[in-house]
Amino acid sequence: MESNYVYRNITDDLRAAISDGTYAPDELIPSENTLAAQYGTSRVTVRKALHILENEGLIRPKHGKGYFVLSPEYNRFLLDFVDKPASGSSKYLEINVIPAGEALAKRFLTREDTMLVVIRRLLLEDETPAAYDEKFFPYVRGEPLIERELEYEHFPDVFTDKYIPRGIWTKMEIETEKAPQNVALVFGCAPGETLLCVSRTVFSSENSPIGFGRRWYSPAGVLTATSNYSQSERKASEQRGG
Amino acid sequence: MESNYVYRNITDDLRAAISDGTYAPDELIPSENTLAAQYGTSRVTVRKALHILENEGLIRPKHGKGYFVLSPEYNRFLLDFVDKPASGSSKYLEINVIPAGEALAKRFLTREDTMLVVIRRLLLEDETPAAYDEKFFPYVRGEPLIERELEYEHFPDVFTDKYIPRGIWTKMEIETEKAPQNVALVFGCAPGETLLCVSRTVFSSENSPIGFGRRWYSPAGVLTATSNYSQSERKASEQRGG
DNA sequence: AAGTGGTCTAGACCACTTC
DNA sequence: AAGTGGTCTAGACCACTTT
Repeated sequence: MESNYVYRNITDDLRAAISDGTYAPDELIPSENTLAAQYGTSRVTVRKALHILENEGLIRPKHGKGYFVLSPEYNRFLLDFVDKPASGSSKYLEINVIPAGEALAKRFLTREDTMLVVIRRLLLEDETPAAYDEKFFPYVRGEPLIERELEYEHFPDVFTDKYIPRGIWTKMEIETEKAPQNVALVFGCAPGETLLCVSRTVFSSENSPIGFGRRWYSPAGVLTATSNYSQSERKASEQRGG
Repeated sequence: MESNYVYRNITDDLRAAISDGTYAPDELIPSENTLAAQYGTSRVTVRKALHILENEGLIRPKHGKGYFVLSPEYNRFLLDFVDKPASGSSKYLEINVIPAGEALAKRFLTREDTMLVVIRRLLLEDETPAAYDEKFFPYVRGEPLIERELEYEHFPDVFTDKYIPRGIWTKMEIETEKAPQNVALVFGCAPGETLLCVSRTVFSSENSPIGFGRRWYSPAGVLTATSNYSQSERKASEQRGG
């Protein structure tokens, strides 16, 4: 039960005490000095332990006061949206360069004659269509902007390898939408049938839109998400051998 | 530009260097000792800086090797699913205790005569129905299990205040479903119309199901999620004054 | 003034990896 | 053997909060 590592004992004890209500939300846990004395260790080691609990979302330090116990976060979910599914395959329907046109020009805040790359794909599970996916992004030769963001395959002509965008982020909207004719055709359902649809807008670190995608799921399609993302994070990184 | 804190300078410099490709994914950044010498500081301070970057998902240490630069995570999204919306109100349609019945008994892995609490609510935005929500969970007097999990109002008869469950987690399924009659009635649409539906199963820390909920959204309903959850986390905690 | 967390030092020993 | 990260010490000074 007892770990060889002092900090491990501290985190385990405090985690249990918080879990069983010994320290309730908004209460203070013992101070760094108290814990250091209690465990016969240095403040540095105590702080290491407390940092871990802070990252787990259990406590938060307040300068000059102490460490407060936090209430559990219940409404944050981790959604795993893979561009290219691990299981199943994908089939390209179209890769093209087109002028933006009115609707997309609005999304990208550019002119209607801006050239966009369009990629349309069919995602398959067990040989049957699972989702119809399309993406648009500005065609800028040599600028690799969103290749990695959307985890495209490699287009050596368009993208360089060295620069990997960081700070890019995506906003996702999940809603129902009536299937356009080409989508309905793929799923073998009636045009106008209501499908699960996920729209994504990719933003640069300066918050300007640099990519847009939409994905329609087959009538049987499901998206899953899990809560306790900090916990699942911790477990995942342990599995990766962090 | 220069910070008063050594660790801050290190994180800022490395973050920039990783961002501009000086250190590419799968490459090693300079070792702790190298950085300590470079910045004329102690290893402890360097480690503090590197821990921060690790938490941001930029690097990962490998014992005996060094710190590797990670590729950006693009397929993890943070979905904010609030049980009770901040804006708008909610109206209780039904609070009851019922026997589980066949379908729910299966979900909870219990007998069909197990008593369940059922809560049905209508979520309103601007006075118009936005979502129809129902939840089921075992009725156990004095056990507060999922009150907080689902952020119910307080039922002092059922729940105690002291014990706050930790380690509980929720699995969410987002799909389209045909509206049952009572739901369709609420939205003023035809029964059988396809709606956005979110099902949630709440699990105990021992991974047994302890709650189930379903929410139908009005035809205009949208769920949103954002990527770079680690970054948004960081920003959020800064805003909270962490 | 006393207690709290925030930053920082200059060492130490250990475990893992590579040569 | 040499370099790497992982754990740990016994101090120090500073900034914030409360009495």
